[in-house]
Amino acid sequence: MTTETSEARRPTVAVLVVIFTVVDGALQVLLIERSAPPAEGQWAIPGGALQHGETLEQAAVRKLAEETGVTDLFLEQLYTFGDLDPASSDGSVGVAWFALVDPNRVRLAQRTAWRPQWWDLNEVPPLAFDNEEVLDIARTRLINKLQYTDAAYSLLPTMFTMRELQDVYEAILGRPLDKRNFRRRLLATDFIAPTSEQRKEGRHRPARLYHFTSRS
Amino acid sequence: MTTETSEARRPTVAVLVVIFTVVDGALQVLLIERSAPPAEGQWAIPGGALQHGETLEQAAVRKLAEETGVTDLFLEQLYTFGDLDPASSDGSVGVAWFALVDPNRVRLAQRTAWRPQWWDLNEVPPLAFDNEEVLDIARTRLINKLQYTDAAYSLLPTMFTMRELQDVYEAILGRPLDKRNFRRRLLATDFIAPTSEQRKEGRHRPARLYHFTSRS
DNA sequence: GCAAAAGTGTTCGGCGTACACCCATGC
DNA sequence: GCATGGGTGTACGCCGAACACTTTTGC
Repeated sequence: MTTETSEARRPTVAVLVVIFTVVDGALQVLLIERSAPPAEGQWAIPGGALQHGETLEQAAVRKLAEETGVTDLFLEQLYTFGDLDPASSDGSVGVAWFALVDPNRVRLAQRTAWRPQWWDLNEVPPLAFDNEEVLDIARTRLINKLQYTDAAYSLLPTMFTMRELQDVYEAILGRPLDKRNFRRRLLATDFIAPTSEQRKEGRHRPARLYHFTSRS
Repeated sequence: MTTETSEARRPTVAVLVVIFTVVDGALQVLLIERSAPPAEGQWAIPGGALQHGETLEQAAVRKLAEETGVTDLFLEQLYTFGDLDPASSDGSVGVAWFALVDPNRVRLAQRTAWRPQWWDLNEVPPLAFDNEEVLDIARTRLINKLQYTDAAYSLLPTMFTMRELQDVYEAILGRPLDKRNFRRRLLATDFIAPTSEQRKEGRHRPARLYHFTSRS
């Protein structure tokens, strides 16, 4: 760093983690209820101050694990906000990340205070600070990532049907997709490949199972 | 911010500004020579600590103005690095930005120490800290931005010829482009529009001048 | 009239999109 | 045998890429 100037400021640095999941065809985000000032009683994106010796990414991974019990999933830096808490006199810098988790692997932290809870993205309550903006940026980024990466691997179990995959895409994009076009496009990417297994359920033809090639 | 945890760290927060320009068909980046520890004598991306009461963006704007005298140009946040200066005991957080400037509007700071200087992107010297990584990310982002935004407005005077615009694109993308396809594609975007003016130079047909519609 | 850069159209392949029917199974 | 979701093929429009000649000017 090129610290040419004196008069440096020592703001607090925190990470925020926007955690998305898709359940029953609905895109959801994990929020916590603040049970201490500032913004007591309001809902907010989970986050916390950097601890000693931690890198930014380590802090984000830790936060994600604390809230969901999940590790080793899609996690990417989003944006850094310099003015999330205007009340803070010496300023605060919030490094926002976003993560995608498979709802089946999640065990939410069972706290009474700061109780974490999933919210449908279309029904989020008013949020503390400028967390709405953070959420908007995260959602936009998620939509873009989905188009040209295999980010969805992180929202599904290792094996899944085409229908399950399409449900995830439709939930995130917020619109229905054509089944035939979807299959063709996804198979053309090499993100996924068919397995030799099938899943039978209900009185209809069994569905072939696929897996992400980036995993095993 | 959701400061749930104690043991908070107070790292220094700095901004880095990767300043690009295109001169004579070459993509160049502004570097400064560090004349004080840490990393004395090495070249680095210009930056400095956040000053009191400043937002991150204000600090980036200030840095850009200090180094180039230029304001009101393309400036966008890039990425935040948590470990740029491993020597720093309490950690340091560097918020990197990238900027595009028109070489004709620039007046480089005339310092003897920290003397700023343009470097061809293919000939940058070894850099302090992990600044090579920052530069790589900035270059990748620049290439992407160019594809679907009018970011190039910031690298050219208000009026310019198609050839000048194409030179900028070729310098950034690092490959030659087809003149006819380039004109068609750019005019289709609505980023630029023809003016009624021409520029004569040399013994050949005069070139029509264009301008970015986002400016004036 | 010639050198030099500006300006202009067409063809082709790939990709996203729209769209409807047969298949395998359980009951 | 029928209800239920799984699975498949074709046609079209758009866009990016390849490619060569004419126009306008200064000397």
